[in-house]
Amino acid sequence: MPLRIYDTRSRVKNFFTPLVKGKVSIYVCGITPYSPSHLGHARQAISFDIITRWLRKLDFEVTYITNFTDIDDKIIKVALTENVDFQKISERNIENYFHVMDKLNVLRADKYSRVTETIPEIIDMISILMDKKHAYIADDGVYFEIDTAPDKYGQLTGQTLEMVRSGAGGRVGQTGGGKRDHRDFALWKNAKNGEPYWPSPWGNGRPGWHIECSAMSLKHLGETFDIHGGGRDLMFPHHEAEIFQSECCLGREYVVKNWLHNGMINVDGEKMSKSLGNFTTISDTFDSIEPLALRYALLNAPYRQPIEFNQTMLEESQIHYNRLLNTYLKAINITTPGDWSENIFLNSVTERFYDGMNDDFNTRVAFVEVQSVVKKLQESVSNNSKITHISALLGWLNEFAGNVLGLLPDEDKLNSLAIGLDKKRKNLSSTVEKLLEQRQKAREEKDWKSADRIRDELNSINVVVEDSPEGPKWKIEE
RNA sequence: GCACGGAUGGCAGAGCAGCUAUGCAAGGGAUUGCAGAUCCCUGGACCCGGGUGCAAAUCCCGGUCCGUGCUCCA
Repeated sequence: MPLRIYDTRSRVKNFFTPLVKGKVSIYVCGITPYSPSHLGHARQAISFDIITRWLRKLDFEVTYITNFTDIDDKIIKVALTENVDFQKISERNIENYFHVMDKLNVLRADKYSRVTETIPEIIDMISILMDKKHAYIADDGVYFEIDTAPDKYGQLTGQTLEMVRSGAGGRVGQTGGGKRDHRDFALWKNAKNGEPYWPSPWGNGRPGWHIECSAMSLKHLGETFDIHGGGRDLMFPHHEAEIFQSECCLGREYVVKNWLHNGMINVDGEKMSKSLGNFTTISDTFDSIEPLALRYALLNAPYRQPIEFNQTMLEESQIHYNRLLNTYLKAINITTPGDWSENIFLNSVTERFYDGMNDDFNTRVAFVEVQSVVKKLQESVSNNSKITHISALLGWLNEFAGNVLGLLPDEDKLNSLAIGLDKKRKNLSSTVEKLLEQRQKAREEKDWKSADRIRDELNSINVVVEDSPEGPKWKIEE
């Protein structure tokens, strides 16, 4: 089954054909770095990481652009309370973003575009919109006039001008004092006293939120591109506004071919968000779960579904991840990853894996196959199966669990993990062997009390003893 | 209020017309002094009411409940 992708605008899964054969261009709305990244950012980054990894696996030449909104009201606000330059705030949080995303095995995008590096392009775009009479100047900035393109309304969210005109129970009219209509949105905001600014034909100020993404995608990907992504919560008004701006500015329909939106992370059934105060930062989450186990947790549901975040799901994911890694390490101790293409079992596994991933990147289906290979590997190792068989299973995991799903630590880390363990094992070896000898003696005399005491002692230096028919085995657990 | 989604076993979560999803948990068993790890087996579900079909968790209609969006938000 060839690749099918769900498009938010048409609300159906379509067979995917890129604009240019063999190439895929992707733009994903990134974060506003005014505070450390939270789990929602992880979900977004991991979702599109998987999407680009899979497209590359299918041999597409992918250009993946994302951005940082490194100037905005909230950044300014934080900077004011800390009495530092706004750049200090954004830089600090961008650093945090890269730090945690690296740990989560999120591959770097081809470009992290920044608003502060795109000001001229943004001004150009607003100028064109002014020339085409889609925008007007008000006391506090420049606004896009929604009534100049009513037919473009509601392409993503199915709403009409009338629906939104009535507003959301009186919650409108609080922002953008100079608007003629509350549905209009800011393209350029005039700077108030003490705020950072850039000069423009309409005075000193900064870009509005929506225009930046139109300008950045145009700058890096051109007038039309394959995929535009982001969180579900950006559909309205952010992405609707982008459709207005880009299409009106460029005078063309369908600047974006496919709109993809990842689902939210929920806590107690409600969306995790900063305004509700129910968010957890990624760094904090690392206290209770390993980064790659968290990655596992966030890929355990297809990218469009909401994910309920709680302690149980963290624990379960940690268990799954441990099984994968431990089995992998156990096997790699015996042999190296090898060719799997001749293996019948792995061929059918691979087919189901492809079908799952090709069905709108269904990682949950892919996980089932990973689990079955892990199980098979476990079985093969304990049955002393043929080395070529173990090697094939390892090779498959290396490619699909590792390269495609990003669930395995990179080779260097695996090696250092193995070497580190090896070193520790050597250092501890004589002590452990001596104690185990004593314990065996105690066991033969049925002196369970002493035997268990020695086992506890070993546990206290992170050595886990497992009795087996061939005698006791031990391993180091961190 | 309006728009868009969703409702599957104790929990997580696929499937979206016919074939055991899967994992965790539970129960039983193998192994075991105990523990751990591993393996085998078992039970258990498709929100409610209609309809269409030989056949519906899966399609249609009508409810109910939940989430998201309508303000900044991944």
